[in-house]
Amino acid sequence: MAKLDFGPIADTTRRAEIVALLRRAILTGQLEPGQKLNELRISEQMRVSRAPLREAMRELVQEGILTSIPYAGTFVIDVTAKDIIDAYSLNKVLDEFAIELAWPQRDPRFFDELDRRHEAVKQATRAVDTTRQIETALQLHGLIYEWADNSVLLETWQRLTSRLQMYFALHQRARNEPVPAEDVHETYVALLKGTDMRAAQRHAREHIDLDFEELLAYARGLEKRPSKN
Amino acid sequence: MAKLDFGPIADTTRRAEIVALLRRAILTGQLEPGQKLNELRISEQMRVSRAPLREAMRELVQEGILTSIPYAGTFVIDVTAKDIIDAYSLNKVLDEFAIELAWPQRDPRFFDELDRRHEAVKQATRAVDTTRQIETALQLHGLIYEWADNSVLLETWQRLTSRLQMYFALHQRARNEPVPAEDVHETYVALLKGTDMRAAQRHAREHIDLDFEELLAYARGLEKRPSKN
DNA sequence: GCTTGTTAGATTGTCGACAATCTGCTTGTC
DNA sequence: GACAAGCAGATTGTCGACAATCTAACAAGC
Repeated sequence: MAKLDFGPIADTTRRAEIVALLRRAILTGQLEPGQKLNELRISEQMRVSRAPLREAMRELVQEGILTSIPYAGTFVIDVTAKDIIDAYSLNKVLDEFAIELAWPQRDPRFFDELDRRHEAVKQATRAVDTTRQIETALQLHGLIYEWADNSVLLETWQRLTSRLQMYFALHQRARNEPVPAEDVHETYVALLKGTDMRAAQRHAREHIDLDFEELLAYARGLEKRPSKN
Repeated sequence: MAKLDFGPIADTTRRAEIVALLRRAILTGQLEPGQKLNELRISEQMRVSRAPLREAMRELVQEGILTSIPYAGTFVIDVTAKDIIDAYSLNKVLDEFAIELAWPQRDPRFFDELDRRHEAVKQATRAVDTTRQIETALQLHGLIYEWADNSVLLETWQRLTSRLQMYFALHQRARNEPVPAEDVHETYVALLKGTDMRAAQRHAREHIDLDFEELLAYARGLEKRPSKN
């Protein structure tokens, strides 16, 4: 008999589904930064009571994409240029560390996944599906973290990724022209396949993914924007 | 009239107080790893309904010190030797980065705080107050993060700190002899006051705080311990 | 005119009760 | 005795209603 390994069973609580729905809405930019989340309205739209909704919001607050002020409300976090710079600079440091840890762990499965995810990015790019393009690019990026075999590092990166994804989504939403982005990951993938770890780390530290400068300019543009109702 | 700057008002929700209570109980080891948190019992003890308690637990789950299994319960996280190694190694990388960022920001207030927190550690050590000793040592350590002026980094470190504090508390609880720990931070403080940033970074990467090896041995000892009720 | 007190409405925080799910025991069958 | 089915108790998940708090609009006083 073939050896089956079953994945974990799906979370069957409303709370978990609400979390997924809200997170997606925020990360794709459907809920804008600063926007207030009205519990009653949302719970009615989702046909759910406020209890699981509130618990879900509590999770997202801790995840760092919502912020809560007692008796005032829960809001999508505001995005400042400094936030983006901070997240991005930390991301580079973590990348360097992740590469160091993952390097000796690379195996055939790693290279397969690398190609698979790279292909997914290229496909999303061809299809001009910007949301998916961001998702797949971050998943490609995340491979080294999954192979680094350090649960705390992986968790940290996933938190960071939430924000980066949100930032990029906002940015691409702002300029509604199709994204240029020919394949910017070619070098990255090649270096991860190679034998020079230092070179890969240097690339991670120096390479600017996905128009970082433009993203920053956009963020500076929406500084101090009033929060909406 | 003197210029006053008021801090933010205290959170006045039950939820916030519950979070603080639970966190403290976990980080000081009063609630042991693997232990289940019975909602009804705790809510009765605290004279609070289950709603705010559950929201508080949701926060701590996201904070990484509780874990939740739907319809089964919420438990204090289990501590494995690997968790400790992972957290510790990431901590070193973050330290190095924090020192780099904080270095040019050092000012008289920084050095004052440095001495103040160092003194607090020494005092806790003299008083043989192990819990406080851990707290103060981590606060001393946290100074560079507060001065690094990178909110994402600070937040990341605080998450990590929760766990480290829990690990050390467990360790010290296990061996109930008074901690040896004469002043192990003298060099660290001196380097942060000096002019050689590289040396400070190297020290952060290489120096082993608070008997790390012994902590690990302890963690290996309680691997696979059954969870309690 | 500007500030301060009051009030109504809306929204968040909390509560107690009910529904869904799990666990362990008992019972019946072979 | 071993095993599966089913039941009872306990616990978590969800609900609807009430209490506490905030906001904004308006009135009163200087």
